[in-house]
Amino acid sequence: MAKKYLVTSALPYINNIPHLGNFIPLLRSDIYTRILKLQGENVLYICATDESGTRTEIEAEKKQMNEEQYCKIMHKKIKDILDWFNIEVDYFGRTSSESNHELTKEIFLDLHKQGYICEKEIALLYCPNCKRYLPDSYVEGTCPFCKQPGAKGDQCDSCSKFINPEELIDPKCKLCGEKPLIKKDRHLFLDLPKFSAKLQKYIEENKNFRGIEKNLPLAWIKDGLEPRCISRNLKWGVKIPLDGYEDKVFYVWFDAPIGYIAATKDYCDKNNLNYKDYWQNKDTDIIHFMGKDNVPFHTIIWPAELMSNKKWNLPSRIYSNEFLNYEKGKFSKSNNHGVFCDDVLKLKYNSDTWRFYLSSVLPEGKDSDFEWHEFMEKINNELIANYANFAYRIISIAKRFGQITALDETGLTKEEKEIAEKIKENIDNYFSQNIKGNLKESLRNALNIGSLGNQYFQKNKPWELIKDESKKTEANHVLWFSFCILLNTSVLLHPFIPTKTKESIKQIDLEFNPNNALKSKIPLMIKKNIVLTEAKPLFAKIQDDDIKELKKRF
RNA sequence: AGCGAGGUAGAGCAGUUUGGAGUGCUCGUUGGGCUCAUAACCCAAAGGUCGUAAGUUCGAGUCUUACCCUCGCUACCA
Repeated sequence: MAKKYLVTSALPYINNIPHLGNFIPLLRSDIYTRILKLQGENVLYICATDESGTRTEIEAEKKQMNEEQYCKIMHKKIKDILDWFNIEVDYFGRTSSESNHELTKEIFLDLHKQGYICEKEIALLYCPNCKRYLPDSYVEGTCPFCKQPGAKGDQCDSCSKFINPEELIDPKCKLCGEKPLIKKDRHLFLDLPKFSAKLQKYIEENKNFRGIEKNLPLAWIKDGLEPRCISRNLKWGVKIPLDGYEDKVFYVWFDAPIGYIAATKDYCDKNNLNYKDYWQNKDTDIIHFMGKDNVPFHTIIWPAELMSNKKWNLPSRIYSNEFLNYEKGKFSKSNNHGVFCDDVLKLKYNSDTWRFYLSSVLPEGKDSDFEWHEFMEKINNELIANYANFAYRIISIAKRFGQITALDETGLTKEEKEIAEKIKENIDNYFSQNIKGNLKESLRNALNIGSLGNQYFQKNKPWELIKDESKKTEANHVLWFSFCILLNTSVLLHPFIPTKTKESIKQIDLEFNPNNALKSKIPLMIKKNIVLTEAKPLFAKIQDDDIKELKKRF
């Protein structure tokens, strides 16, 4: 069977409207997938909302809804954001789906059968007023070390020491203020130490794991893994199929990654495909995108779950990103700091403008910042100056010239052959950087071709050629080749700015198939006569005053 | 505190695997040229203690050690 790719992005949490930082893995996986598609690869892009957890129950209760109603509304909100940004996910599922419940139970029972699940009695905080078990962070009190109030059950914000919640002075339930009790209860644990050797082998042998994706899990393994609690005292979630656990559900991080499989299954069921061709067929590469905070889950817990049964494919590649901060601070809804995705939808810039800027500051090597000033500079000085202006200036001249007859590459000049060679180099590099997860570099390669186009155009002065009747053939030649460079730039930029590149290609009445445009011979040469349709500038420049206002507002 | 990642001109990066002159890229800044365009392009220039210190070496951005700073994780936030 032919090679396939299954790409996922870390599941957005149902209780949060993603901010631009949360949005990064979604954007990276979308671009990555689109680039693979340009190469003609068979790739499926899967995502879902992660709907489990204590917070879902609490948020639903606050809104006086049941969890199902609440999650449905939030799922739609998040899906609308993805659609607005043109995140072309093949299937956007939900971890509350029937398929996820079934698969989670199946994987759990496989683990249980093989002795990978153990039981322990643990002490938990319980609020008698809310009638609810409380995660440590839902309990507040005075720090036993620094005596400051407002310390959470797991860590003090003032002195940043770790706290055993039982030692917290004057503990209060964060929801109602009542003093929580300590109750003992039996819980299920994934016996991670039993996986140590297998996990170590898996990570060490996978040549694609580098940096944090490799060193972090190896460091954890070296220090000794501990069993991880996978059950919670909640009602909403996947019920545990084991006697004595009827009142509990699985921990979010147990069922969330299984959501990748479940969403694939739901997609396949609707499209007459078999999800096992992706998840149990060794010709498929499983590829995960996520923020760096998520690496332990995807490199330790998730592979361990998949090891419940020899047939599951383990992740082939893991791409984690650092964090995008906002104007040198953290994004925070409660502090009204930063732009959230629902804000973006209301502002006047189109999705490609946002996609371009975010692509150019992707935090791939280290944390980066969203800065309004830089937003304006990148759009005006790179996107517009390099690409949109190039498109517009060729079209302006071509309009005056008339129809452009297509030529073929046998008539290329030495200069043009050299440019074609450089374009090819950039395209090769564009693909190899993408596979390495350096999408910012791929973008750079696309823009390099735009620069080559501007240089060529400048040097050959078609605006002068068209004025001279005796140089019509030469003018046609230069304009045709300029359009060829533009086409290559548009195609390479398409994964980053899908709407406007399509528009640009349409302005010169060409066909474009994003699913295999670069599968055959590169660079692309235009083989039909060029007819200009109505051509407007692709992007509007961003004004300094607008930026100042936005900086104040967010 | 422990573990992991990062620290390279004003900004953002590459270069570190396998040591060879501060090498390169994008943007910005300054001066000049050119002008079809939301202007690009060409020429020239300014701008660096490669986080700090010590060490290995004929030679260190690259290797070793210690320290400083930023971020993440530390297992019941997700």
